[in-house]
Amino acid sequence: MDPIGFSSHDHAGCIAGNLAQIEAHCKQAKLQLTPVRRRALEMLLQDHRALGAYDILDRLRDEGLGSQPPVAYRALDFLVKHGFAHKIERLNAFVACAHPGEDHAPAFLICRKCEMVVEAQTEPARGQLGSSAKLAGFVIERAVVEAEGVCLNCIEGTST
Amino acid sequence: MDPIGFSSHDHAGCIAGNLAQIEAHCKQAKLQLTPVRRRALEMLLQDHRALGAYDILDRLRDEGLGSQPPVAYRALDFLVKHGFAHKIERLNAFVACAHPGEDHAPAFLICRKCEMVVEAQTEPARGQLGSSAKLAGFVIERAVVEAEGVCLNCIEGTST
DNA sequence: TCTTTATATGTTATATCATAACGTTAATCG
DNA sequence: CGATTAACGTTATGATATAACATATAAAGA
Repeated sequence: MDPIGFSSHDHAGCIAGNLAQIEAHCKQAKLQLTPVRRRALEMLLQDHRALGAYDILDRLRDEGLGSQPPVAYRALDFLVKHGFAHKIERLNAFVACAHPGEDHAPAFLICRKCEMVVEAQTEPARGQLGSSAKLAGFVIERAVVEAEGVCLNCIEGTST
Repeated sequence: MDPIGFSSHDHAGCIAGNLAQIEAHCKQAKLQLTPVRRRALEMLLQDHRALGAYDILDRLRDEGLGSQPPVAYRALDFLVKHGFAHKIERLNAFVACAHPGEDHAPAFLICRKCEMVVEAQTEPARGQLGSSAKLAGFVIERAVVEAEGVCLNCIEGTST
């Protein structure tokens, strides 16, 4: 649950762990983690960055796993639908979910220098937004929360 | 400062007031509120809904104020840059700012049924997201906060 | 005022992101 | 096995956005 993405961590383990968990979940829920879907997921897990659908598509194409946009979009739709990945609206791009399986309301920290994306948590119904919504009689079903800024590594590394 | 957009209000006055305030601000800051920019702004003020750049472009074209995409995008860029409008990332569309002139961190309530958009306030640096950011050493510069759901009118009007 | 400079607009072309529609293949189940 | 559903392949197109360069207009200074 920690927003660990910007600091170094056991990345190989992080990938393998998430993948194993997702595989188990798919098996249990009878979801088909097909080769295309699995590779797309692995690409997203590979780095803590957001990849565009066409980035995914290019890599799939290199591997002979599909060459047309719908192939990538369908794989990404599957991953997003089942909570294995999230779309970053600000970037029109996708990241692997950091907490697959857990029911959660994701929020993101996006570094504008290194483009790394870290997943954090929100409670959209609380805070000022929740108050405003309640006041207006608005029922929140989903929230996009994406903070842009500069991560610790990039602050330390340079000026600006 | 109230999230009044979903309830009825003096809309003509709301438009005129915002427009007057923005005109004054432009005059004072020596910003050129040219015909194209002014009309684009008026279109956004017209309803509390998000309009796509091509919606704006179509209307500008009807009025003989420009027919190519860059015309609309440049007008919108101007409005967003100076805080007279905001982009709704989730919709790839734009709304007039509800609080022009005031320095603020906008958040939005988007009704998925009537497509109305209401501007509320956030404090991105606070709450769980702010804590996560602080913990990770991440400096938030800007935040996209967009809640989707159903507004009071649409809840009352129908089932679902 | 005239010239210079900066800002805004017009236009062409193209990049980027996303999906509709339809046919084929493959897995699942009676 | 045959029917049904889900996934994939492919073509075509729609939707969003910007690069680049030419022209026009406004602002600032001589």
